[in-house]
Order: sequence, then structure tokens, then C-alpha cells
Amino acid sequence: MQSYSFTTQEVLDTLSEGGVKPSAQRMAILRFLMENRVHPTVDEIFKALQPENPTLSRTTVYNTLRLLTEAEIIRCIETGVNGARWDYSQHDHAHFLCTECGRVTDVAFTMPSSLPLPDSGYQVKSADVIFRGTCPLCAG
Amino acid sequence: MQSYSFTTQEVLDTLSEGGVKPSAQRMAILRFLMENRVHPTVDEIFKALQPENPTLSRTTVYNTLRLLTEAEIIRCIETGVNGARWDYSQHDHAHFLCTECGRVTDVAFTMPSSLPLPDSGYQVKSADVIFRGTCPLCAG
DNA sequence: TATTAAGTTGTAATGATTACAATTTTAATC
DNA sequence: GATTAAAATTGTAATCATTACAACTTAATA
Repeated sequence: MQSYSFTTQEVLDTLSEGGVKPSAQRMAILRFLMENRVHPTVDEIFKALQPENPTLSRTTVYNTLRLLTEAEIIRCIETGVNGARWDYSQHDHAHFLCTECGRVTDVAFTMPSSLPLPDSGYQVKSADVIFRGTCPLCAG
Repeated sequence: MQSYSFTTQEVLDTLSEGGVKPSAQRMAILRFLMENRVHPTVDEIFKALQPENPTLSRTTVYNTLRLLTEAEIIRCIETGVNGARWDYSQHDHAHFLCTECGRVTDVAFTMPSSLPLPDSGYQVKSADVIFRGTCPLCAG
């Protein structure tokens, strides 16, 4: 399992690149996503940070995730089960959702550059590719 | 705007091909999805059928949509806003969600045949591609 | 330091979805 | 056709993720 580690300065720089003013909560949440690439839910993020940040509120987690998403620092994965997942990652990739265990795995995937969009006038901001099925652990 | 019309027999055949036992409710719900390709929410389906089917229950709509999805007759689009959308369609395509008005539009899209999946052992049942952005009506 | 703005917090409300027990309908058996 | 069992439907209540909002705290500015 790949592991990541970031300095405070790296987290600050990432916020700054997205034009997001730093705060203790924002740094903790972003750092968690940068270091834990497991596509966590809001609750998983909240519960993981709660011990070290006793005053942290669920609402702040929601607010911050929305803010970081608008700044395009992170992105949201809508799986339809157990709420949205949140993902920090720079490279172009898709997701595989195991419908048995709910785990989300990264899949290398590059969107074809020539997209057959509907009539012109559509402004694409983001593209999400999600595969569903059974992961090796659950396939038995 | 393209319009569809189906005979009772065609609806019955579609259910049968998926191995789903017919009922008045199941036929009404499937026919609605076959004829109205607007990716409706549960509530839109329920409200549209309610007048003609006064005893119809929301729970039945949920149950039936799950059943039809498991039978791979329809599919679910998780947009993350206003609940899931439901889609009857045979051909391979992606979806464009306008983050302004919430409308979902079909996009011609064929998944590359050689998928760079993660380690072997993953069994892919379905693949969903969703674009987000602004549609021509909202771009102003 | 005083004042204002920005950020955070906790609680309450909302809205989609599910659980479940009761009822109705359908299918199978006598 | 009547009886019984199974399947489907219904309505209500519960659940759970998310949002609204007002109070409070922290940071920025004058």
C-alpha cells in the first residue's frame, strides 16, 4: 500500500495554489486527504481528525470539502452508497467501486482528447469515470 | 426533442428479456422510462404516474427501480444532487450534468475497449461516465 | 484597542432512501 | 371454484447524508 507524507509547507502551498486562505482546520483536512488516498467519506474524515482536533465540527468538514472542490484542489466521487467520497489527486484517473465492500480503487484512465460532446455550447468543467463491480477481495 | 412510443407487448418483452415478472406497476414504471428519456428522479417518476395509478406507492417505485437495475434493463445515474436519476437506454453513452439547472443530457461516448484496469481480479459490471459543467441554456 | 470580516461550531431542518409490518394481489394446490 | 401459500404492493416510521442558520470565535484591519 502506497504511503504519502507532506510537510506543513507543502500543504500550505497546495492551498495557496488553489487560492484558499489557510486555517488549522483546512490544513488538517487537506493534509488528511493528501496523505490518505482511500477516498474517505465525510464521516471517515471527521472521525479520523476528531481526536487531534477535539473542537472540529462536521459542518466545517462539509464547508471545507466544498471549498477545496471549488478551488479544484480535491474532487468529489458520487458513488450512491454511504455518501460522497473525497479524493486528492493530481493525475487523470478513474475509479472502481466494489459494490460488495464499498471500497473505491484508483484506475489509470485518460479521457479521450476528442470528446464527442452534444451540440456545441456545453462547457465541460470535469469528467468522472466510475466502474462498478466486484473487487478481488470480494470475488472470493 | 425525440419522442418514443411503445406497445404493451414491447414493454412486456423488455421485462421478460430481463427475467422480471410483470405487474401493472412494473409495466407503468418501465414504460415511463422507455418513453420519457429525461433521466427522471424517483419523485418525478412517482408524480408522473400517480394520477393514472392512484394507489401507487413511492416504495414500489424504489423497489421496482432497484429490480429493473439488477436485471440490467435500466441504469442509475448518481449525480449527487436531487437524488439519483434513472435511465432506460440500450446504446453506450455518457451523461452531461449541468451544475446550474441540474438537467442531464446524453453524450455519445464509447468506452475504450482496452481498459487499463487495476490488478487483475476486478470484475467490471458497469461503467459510468459523467461530465459536469454548464449547458448552453445556462451559459447565457 | 476597537471594529469589522471571515471562519467555525452545534443544533435543527431537510430530503432522499430504506426498513418493516400490514394488506392486497397473484399463483399453486386441493 | 375454494383454499392455501407465495409474491408484490402499500403506508408509515426510521435512518442517514447533507444543508440552513444563528451564535460564537478567530483573524484582519483601522
